[in-house]
Amino acid sequence: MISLSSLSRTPIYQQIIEQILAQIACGALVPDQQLPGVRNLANDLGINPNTVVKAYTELEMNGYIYSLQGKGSFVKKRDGDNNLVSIKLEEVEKDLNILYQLGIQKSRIEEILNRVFSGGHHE
Amino acid sequence: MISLSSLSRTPIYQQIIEQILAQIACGALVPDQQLPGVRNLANDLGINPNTVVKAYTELEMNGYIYSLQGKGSFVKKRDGDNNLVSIKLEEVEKDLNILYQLGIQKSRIEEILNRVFSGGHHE
DNA sequence: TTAAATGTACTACTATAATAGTACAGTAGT
DNA sequence: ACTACTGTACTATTATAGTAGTACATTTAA
Repeated sequence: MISLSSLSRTPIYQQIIEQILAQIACGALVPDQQLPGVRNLANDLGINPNTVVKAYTELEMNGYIYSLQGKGSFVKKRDGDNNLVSIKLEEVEKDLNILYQLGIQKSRIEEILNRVFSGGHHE
Repeated sequence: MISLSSLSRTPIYQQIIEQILAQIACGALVPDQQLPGVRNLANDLGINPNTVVKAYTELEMNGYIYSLQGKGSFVKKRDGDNNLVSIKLEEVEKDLNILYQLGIQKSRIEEILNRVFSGGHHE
């Protein structure tokens, strides 16, 4: 369900976050569906439970899941923008500003934008 | 010429890089112009020379400046894409993919793009 | 009440990033 | 040759991020 790449230098907890986000986005995980327990997932991945906790905590702070002590962690219903969207938008804007300062052509960005947003499996 | 914000949690050497890049981009620094020496700049900013070295080294690796031992560091003529541009383009593409996965509307990005690239003081 | 699941909290270890200290080496002018 | 400037190289210190260890608290079902 979730697989780690030890070759990658992106942190374990980040890899978990990204994969869960992807599964929520593509519908593999639906609202109120229970996520694997922190110990189960940690055992499956051969890591420390607290690393999973870190991933879950961040997902919760960003409004993607909710956790109930003693019960488990579950997928949350989306309600408009959440923190992650805001953060990523800010990141993109910051990078675009730098690229603009570096004198890159606007069309270069538009090409990327069109390519990414024609992936097809949305709307 | 360069000012640091100790409030900001972006590293000192990064702040130096960004400000020099900005000055190159806006024409305040022109090709073959000499940059302040590592010790001078370090003294002005009240930091360690090696922190300036780190900034200069990274700028050199990315093709923005060149350094000659005993002579100084100088602004380099641009020749198409360099590492920084490539890196930032990759970062943007990665973030855009995430935003796409999060279900954001393409128009939201286009708004940002238009705003950033209408800053005016370029072309 | 007991047991087994769950999430939580706190501490500790480790690796890496950021900065600083000090010594070295090349260049230019005197 | 000497001096004063330049960048360079290497080591040391410090802060922070990432991960792990261990104990705690809640829920649910037997």
